[in-house]
Amino acid sequence: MAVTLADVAARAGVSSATVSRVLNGNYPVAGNTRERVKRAVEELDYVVNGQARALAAATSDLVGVLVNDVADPFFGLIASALQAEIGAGGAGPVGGKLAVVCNTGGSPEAELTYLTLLERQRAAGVVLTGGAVEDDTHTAAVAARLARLATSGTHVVLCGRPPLTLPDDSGQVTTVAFDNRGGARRLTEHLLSLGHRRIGCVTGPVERSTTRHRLEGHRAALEAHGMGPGTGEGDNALRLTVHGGYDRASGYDATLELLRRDPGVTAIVAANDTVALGVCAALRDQGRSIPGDVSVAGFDDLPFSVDAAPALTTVRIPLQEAGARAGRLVMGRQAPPPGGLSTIPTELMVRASTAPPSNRP
Amino acid sequence: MAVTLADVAARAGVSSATVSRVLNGNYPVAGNTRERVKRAVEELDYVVNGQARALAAATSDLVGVLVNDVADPFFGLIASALQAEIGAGGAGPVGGKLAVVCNTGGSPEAELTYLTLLERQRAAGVVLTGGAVEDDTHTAAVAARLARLATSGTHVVLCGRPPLTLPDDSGQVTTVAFDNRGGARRLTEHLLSLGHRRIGCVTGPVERSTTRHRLEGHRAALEAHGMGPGTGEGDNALRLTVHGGYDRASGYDATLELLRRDPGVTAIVAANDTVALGVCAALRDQGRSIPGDVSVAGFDDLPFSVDAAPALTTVRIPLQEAGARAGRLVMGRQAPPPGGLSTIPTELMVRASTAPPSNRP
DNA sequence: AAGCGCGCAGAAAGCGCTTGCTACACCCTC
DNA sequence: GAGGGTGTAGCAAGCGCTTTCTGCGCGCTT
Repeated sequence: MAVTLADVAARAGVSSATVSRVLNGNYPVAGNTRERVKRAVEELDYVVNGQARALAAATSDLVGVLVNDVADPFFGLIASALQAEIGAGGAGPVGGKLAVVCNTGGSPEAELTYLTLLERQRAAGVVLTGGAVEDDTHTAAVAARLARLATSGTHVVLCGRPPLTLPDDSGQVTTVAFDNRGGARRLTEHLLSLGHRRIGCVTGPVERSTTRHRLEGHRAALEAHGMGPGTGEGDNALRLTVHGGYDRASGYDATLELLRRDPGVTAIVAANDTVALGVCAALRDQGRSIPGDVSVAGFDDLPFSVDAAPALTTVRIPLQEAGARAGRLVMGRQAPPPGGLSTIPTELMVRASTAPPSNRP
Repeated sequence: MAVTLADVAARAGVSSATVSRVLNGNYPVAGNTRERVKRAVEELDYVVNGQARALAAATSDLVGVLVNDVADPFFGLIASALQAEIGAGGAGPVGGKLAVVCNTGGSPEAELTYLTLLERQRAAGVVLTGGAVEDDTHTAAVAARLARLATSGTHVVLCGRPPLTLPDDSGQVTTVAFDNRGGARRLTEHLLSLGHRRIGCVTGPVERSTTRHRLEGHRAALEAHGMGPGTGEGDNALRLTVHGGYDRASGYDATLELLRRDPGVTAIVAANDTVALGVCAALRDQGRSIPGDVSVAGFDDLPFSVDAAPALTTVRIPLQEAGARAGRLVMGRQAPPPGGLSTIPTELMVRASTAPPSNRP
């Protein structure tokens, strides 16, 4: 049915070995032979069979990218930058790899399933993005899978995920981490320095590493201001932590809950920008002005944050930079950092959604 | 190196054919033999080689999804729904396909390159999403590529793209189209019925089909209101069309240009929601209130639109529904609609960013 | 003039899997 | 008891490519 190497070879009057060599350019072929082959390829509209090539050469054109949610610009931005780095136009012999984007929906099972699928395809590389679910069983299962992938030559990169130490002798995984803790800390410090003391925290799902890190940063800032656990204000802050999902609706609901627990909150830090939008919506619906009555802050600095009303104070994570770096690492185009870990700094972006608390009771 | 079928066969004391049959479950194997094989698979942590399987069985686990920009939620939403439909957990023998998301950046060359790459991989299906670049040469090139794919058994689906008739006898491509024209028309009618007459139009790149369709809908509404070309108001409307990209910055710049051309515009329809955010920002920066001074409308109804300030009036496209349908079609799980074309209706969402024009001069 | 190296092309052995066909029991049936 | 199903398992031939190794013809050295 389809045109094969042999067809091209027959047409050019050479052996299939020669055609293969012309196509791959990795072996000397006489000028006029090469021309003849090229012409035959053109005339027959020949396209190599990637699977056969992969099988014979033990290579792969695929790079897996696991994300929690493609529809979330957080992952979209990473994926986009990553893909630009590994994709067509790349330096590879065949002109780049294809990104297989796998939407796990945050489900540990889906994560493992996709890792198996990628192992089947003998992917050239695998990038896991976004926070990990912190469950020992699951972490171990993922580590085992990654160890096997790494051992069999697949480049494994974690992007925005806590580093993972693999069992003993297996290959390396390299990590591009985000400074979530530092960013969260600076954000809360910003609020504290504005004079806020009753700060609500609408954070992500308990089991996610990202949630934990951001929360740790938040608490570290409080503690540094003498608001650690045991102090009155500190214990109040603990009460003002509500867990939810990384979506707008969670932000909305959590805010209502927060206002119920303490109608006097003057500031709310959200799990991310999307959640912050939900927070803002809930506050508005409750008749509170932002930042007049309550200051609100997000996280990630997604593109829409600057257009929110008011523009969101947030913590910028250079996601494209992170995605690009992950892409270079997974392609082996960039040497892994010492220790296999590089951390992407985060930056506080102060905008209009935060202000000093009003002096009403 | 890696564990192969033969290794498993040896361990289970059977032939590799039997192992293959157990794995695929497509041939009777005696109960205890099956058990033995399964145990051997477990013990050796065997994972089939997808490439070898694909080569031997002439099948593929890959479905290509071409998008203009993964980071844009418009495409993210489609991709996400599509992936849920084709992905792990699906009904296929091996449990679903992998989505290869290809970011074309709107570049025709990248589009062709990716199609070649997908043809190489003998993808089981290909979905092209988003507006097409309307250039005869390019359209013909794409049509030729798709014809070859379709002929060789790859399911080809267009989602949010104008239908394409392939040369003569080749396979079918099925299309899931959006009613951009109708949506745009209803949107402009909404503005007209509010009393607006000087309506600016910040639209997308000239060469894109989506741009053309939305513009046609816009103009049809004007014409139906006696504001066709030749009439004073109609010609003014033509002057008030500015082309730009589908990004926020374009919306910002185009708005400034629009205000220069006619400082008295009372409403602006944007190419999409993202552009609308830029429009809003520019208006605010110019001291115009929304919708007090100028009404603004978007398109697509992306999730953030409801959180914009003010909440955007827009045209909702059920992107997830579209993506899911495209997914089912590309998997062959749903019969193609008669004529190979199904159209997704769009819905006008009236929110706070549009209001009657103020009666100032 | 004999010997060598070199540049290029082909033969053929896989890569790891699927699958059509054959083979062998074993149990019926007449 | 011989012929014929039936139910399982194996053999072996590919799938379309890459790559090692062999081979051939030439021009060059000694």
